[in-house]
Amino acid sequence: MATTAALPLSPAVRKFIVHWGEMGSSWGVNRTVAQIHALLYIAPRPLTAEEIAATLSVARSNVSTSLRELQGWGIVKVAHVLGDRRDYFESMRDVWEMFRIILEERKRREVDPTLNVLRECVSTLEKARPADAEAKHRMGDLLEFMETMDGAYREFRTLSISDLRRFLKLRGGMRKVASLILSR
Amino acid sequence: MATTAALPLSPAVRKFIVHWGEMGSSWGVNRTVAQIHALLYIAPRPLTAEEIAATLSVARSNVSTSLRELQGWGIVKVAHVLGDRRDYFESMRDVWEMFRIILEERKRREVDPTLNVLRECVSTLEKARPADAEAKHRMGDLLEFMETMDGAYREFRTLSISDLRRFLKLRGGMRKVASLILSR
DNA sequence: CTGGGATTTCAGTCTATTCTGAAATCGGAG
DNA sequence: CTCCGATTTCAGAATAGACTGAAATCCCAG
Repeated sequence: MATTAALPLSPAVRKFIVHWGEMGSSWGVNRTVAQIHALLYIAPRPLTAEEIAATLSVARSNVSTSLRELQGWGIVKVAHVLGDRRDYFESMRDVWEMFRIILEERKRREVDPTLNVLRECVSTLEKARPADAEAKHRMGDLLEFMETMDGAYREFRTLSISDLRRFLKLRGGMRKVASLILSR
Repeated sequence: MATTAALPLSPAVRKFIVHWGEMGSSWGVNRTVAQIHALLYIAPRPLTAEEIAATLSVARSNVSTSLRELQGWGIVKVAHVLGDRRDYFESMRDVWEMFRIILEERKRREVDPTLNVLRECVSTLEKARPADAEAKHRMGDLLEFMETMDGAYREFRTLSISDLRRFLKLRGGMRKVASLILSR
């Protein structure tokens, strides 16, 4: 009944994991989920749920649930080791790809439903009494804003990661874009 | 002791406020705070804290705290009515400006501290034992990613809202940007 | 000054979420 | 088929965060 030992973590790594957990909280992600993600991200090899639980001092069951959530986001995958029945987990490595996946997922879960609600509300208010004129106007503005953002996002999505990367690294790029817009 | 009456809200407006509140939750904003913001945003005139409390059925004190937070974000301001001692509150109207302010504030509160932590961790790991090589590498990647994003954001910030708006509305704009990058 | 409405503060309550541990389930080896 | 380690589920405990109401404070009109 050898209890799995916690992995040795240097202070810097601990600090990172703790911070990432706090960061998660303020972005609507459960602290433990974020910590597990951080741990898997910096780990040099895939880890078992048992190891994660021991290292972060959380219940095995909690790890199970959290891993499931991370898998649901598509940024953590199961891996296997020959001759070992246990599941090993590893995080996606490419930060840009991870960013893209998370963006896509949050858009799907949060922005899209909001767009739908706004469209519905605005359309309802079309046939409403004039008392709601202001509300209609404001929601219309918001809807237009979100649709513009959505459209821009869809275009961004067509860029390859390397193009996106080069674009974002381009210093003075915004000036160029501005002149591009003016010159059309 | 005339208790302030709740403002009459059409179903569409109710739906919007409720949805905005839920949306807030998944973005790390207190539900009540988000609801108050939604209410002030669609309201045709500034409202008193009393009116807000009655309309949303929350305690007066809760409204006070939430308004303070919204003022802290800089998207709600106090207004006054001649001959009325009470404070009236109104939301910023321009969605783009609001977006910009919120982005700036979240960056300041969340991204900047994370950048600092990452820099600190990476620098600590420079003089660390080779066991932490992987962690150092991963954190380095993450840091580079966030610095690129930060840099791009700083450039975006230099664009006027109307330029930003035109850029984001530009269909096929990404293709143009891509060719711009390739041609440099 | 002083009275009284308006506002804020805050200790305690309540609620929503997270976390745990035990039990149920799964699934491959033998 | 049976056993046993691995995993998941889930009811209840623990915790964090939101909310309330009462009391304190503020502030201006008179």
